[in-house]
Amino acid sequence: MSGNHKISCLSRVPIFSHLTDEESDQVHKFLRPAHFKKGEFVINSSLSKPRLMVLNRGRAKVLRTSKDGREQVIRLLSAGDYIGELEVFTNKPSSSDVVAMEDSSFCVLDQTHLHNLLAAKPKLAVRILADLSTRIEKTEAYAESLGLDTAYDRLYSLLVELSEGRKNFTLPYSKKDLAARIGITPETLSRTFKKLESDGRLSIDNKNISIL
Amino acid sequence: MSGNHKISCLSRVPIFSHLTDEESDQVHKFLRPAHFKKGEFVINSSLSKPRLMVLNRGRAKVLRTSKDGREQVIRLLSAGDYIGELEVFTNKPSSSDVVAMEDSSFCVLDQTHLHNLLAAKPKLAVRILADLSTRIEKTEAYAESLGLDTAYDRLYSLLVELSEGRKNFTLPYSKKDLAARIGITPETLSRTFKKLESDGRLSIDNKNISIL
DNA sequence: CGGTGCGTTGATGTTGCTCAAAGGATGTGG
DNA sequence: CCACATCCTTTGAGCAACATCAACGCACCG
Repeated sequence: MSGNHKISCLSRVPIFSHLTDEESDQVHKFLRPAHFKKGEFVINSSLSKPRLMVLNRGRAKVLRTSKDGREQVIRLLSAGDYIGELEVFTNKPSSSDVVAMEDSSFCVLDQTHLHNLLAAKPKLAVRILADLSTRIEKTEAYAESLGLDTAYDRLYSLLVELSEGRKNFTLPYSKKDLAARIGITPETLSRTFKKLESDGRLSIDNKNISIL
Repeated sequence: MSGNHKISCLSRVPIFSHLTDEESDQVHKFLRPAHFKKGEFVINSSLSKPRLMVLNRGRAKVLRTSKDGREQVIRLLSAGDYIGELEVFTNKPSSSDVVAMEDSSFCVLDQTHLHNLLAAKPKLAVRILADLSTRIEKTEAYAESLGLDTAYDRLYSLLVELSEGRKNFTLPYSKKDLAARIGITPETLSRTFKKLESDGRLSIDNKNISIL
């Protein structure tokens, strides 16, 4: 049922969510699905043609690797998030890698189709402009936290963000990835969790967390 | 000569640089200049109406401040760079501050005028999309370096970037700002410069730097 | 001149990393 | 379904990188 993939992509993706029925039909024609298994690379840098890839089902991480192999998780993707904007709008390759964290499917929109859409629908461009501006703001806030906050504060902030307001929740990522997300080692993460617990800020059992 | 300001803005700004003469005339009508003295705040967060501000003459820094007053310099602006995209495309306030590092002038384009332009010129939107995508890539690379590299490597990379290929050049910023840019204290910056010198990687006399 | 902010240097403290070891979880092939 | 390998996670001990605090010279500017 590739039709289902297309419909769910359109309804999930904020940048496409305000189209009329007629416009939706038009976008439908250009979308094709792509599936990845847990642990697979989603875009292996410059090997593929420019295209926008919208995460439809699953979870993925965007990461950058240093020469000696250490990883920084730059972004955690959930349904509706997309990748490939640099390639699609500038034809330059990104130096990020994207890895599926569980079996995932994307909706793929090729560069030429996207440009046709943008020419026909100027409002769509403005939606993407808003989206990219928000991404910049978030990435700058992330850089600020890396430069100014301690590991202790960065971890607590990330947990509050992941909790989405709930008091109890389950970590949706491995602790290794959490560590790489806030720029510390797994060892330091483990110790920082203990500090937060002994400070009475949260309690943690395996991956189940309560914020106090 | 406000006319001179407008002309130089149009010619300097990459996103406006491919307009026809007729289109340039059209954009002209909407631009107005704004001047700031060294040390002045350029946008004091949410106090002003949404507008895109293109740096025309001078230099400025985009920074974020922690609760206890420490600053992270997120971006260094030179002619052609612009600010205000978040406000203009999303109507949300940015949590960055912008400070003129010397007497500077900007070309200001108000939100309504920009939106009219975008509706009339879809190609302009694509240029800005390319621009914002590049900004995201750079900001992500910056976050990576903050998370993975040592102060030593971050400083050397920044100096190579500022040198623009020249062997000898003069630091265009205070050392205090350089330190805030790479997320370290001025004391550590001073010591890291000494290390680079004793490693034979560069020589430095006040603000004159030679890369070896 | 007399401030005020910048830059350097030294001494000391803290944060987070490295290295090593071991127990748990997960997945795979037989 | 078990045995084995592999990866994740935790814990400990020692160490490196960077911050903090204090002092002082220096330039710039009123």
